[in-house]
Amino acid sequence: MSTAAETTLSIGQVSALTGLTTHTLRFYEQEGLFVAPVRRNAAGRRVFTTEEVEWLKVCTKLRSSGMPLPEIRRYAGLVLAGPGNEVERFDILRRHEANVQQQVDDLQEALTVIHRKVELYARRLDEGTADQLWTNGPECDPLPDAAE
Amino acid sequence: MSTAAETTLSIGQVSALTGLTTHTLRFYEQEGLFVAPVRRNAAGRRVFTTEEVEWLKVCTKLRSSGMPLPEIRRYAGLVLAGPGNEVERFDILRRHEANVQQQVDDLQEALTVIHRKVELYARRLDEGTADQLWTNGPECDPLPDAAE
DNA sequence: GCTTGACTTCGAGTCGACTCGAACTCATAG
DNA sequence: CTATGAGTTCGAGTCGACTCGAAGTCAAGC
Repeated sequence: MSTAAETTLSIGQVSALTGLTTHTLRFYEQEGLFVAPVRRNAAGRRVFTTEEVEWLKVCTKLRSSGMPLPEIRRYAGLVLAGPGNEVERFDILRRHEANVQQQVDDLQEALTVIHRKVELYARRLDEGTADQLWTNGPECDPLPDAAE
Repeated sequence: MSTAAETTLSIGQVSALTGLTTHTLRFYEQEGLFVAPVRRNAAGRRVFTTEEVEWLKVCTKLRSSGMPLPEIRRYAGLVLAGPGNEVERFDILRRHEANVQQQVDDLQEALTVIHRKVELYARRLDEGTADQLWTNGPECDPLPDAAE
């Protein structure tokens, strides 16, 4: 049922749409990252749908935010298993959300340190006193004991 | 001559202070990440100062924010070479700052996608309609064509 | 009929940043 | 005087996520 106009896509087209190489797409299939078995045509070639492309876009976000392949596999496996395990899926997502938030916080902290040094250099270069940097310690710019 | 009370630290103490293993500290020396040659005592053992510990703390921030070792080596080399190259150092820092900001932005975007899914699951689980998720597409929660 | 190019499978190689283990030396405490 | 434990050097191994290459298949265009 549903719309009969199910556009089918070759691996090359999916590659173009997602930015993942064909090598990577095959690798992902092999790693069990798809939420449904990848179909083949008469000639044994992979046939994808736009839904699979959407899922791959989500995957890409999960990956780029540091979710390991085994965890994505687990999530995909739950979806594949069908309704009834939504709480588990929810849990994976919430955990990952917290994880990403932590990453952002850590990066922000590093950014603060880096930004302070950038500012210091900018000021000293402007004043013409930059050559006095690092005369005694890390660029004369001790970390104010960041709360860690 | 500065303060004569220059505390000297063993590699084990530095490890405890920085959280880097002794293996890693030796590795870092070998990779040329120090801003001054690491000194040795009569017995040939490494002797560190608190300044080196401060630098290592900066290093740790650079690393955790994704600066590759070769780039840190380059920066350390400039400091080691002494005054006169502050503009180059400044450049490295500014570039890295921009890079980290980009990472934060990318993570925030992924976070948005993930958060939307978390919210969706929370709502559906609450409503008791979670079993209708993923009936047609990636969890019935199409990405609203995020500006990429 | 032949070439082209996208596809197939498989296994091996790469990369960065550690991480580990083995075999050794050395200074101090009991 | 020996045992302990921290240090030394060196080279090899690990890990995750690709990435690549080889050898072969297949459908369409000339």
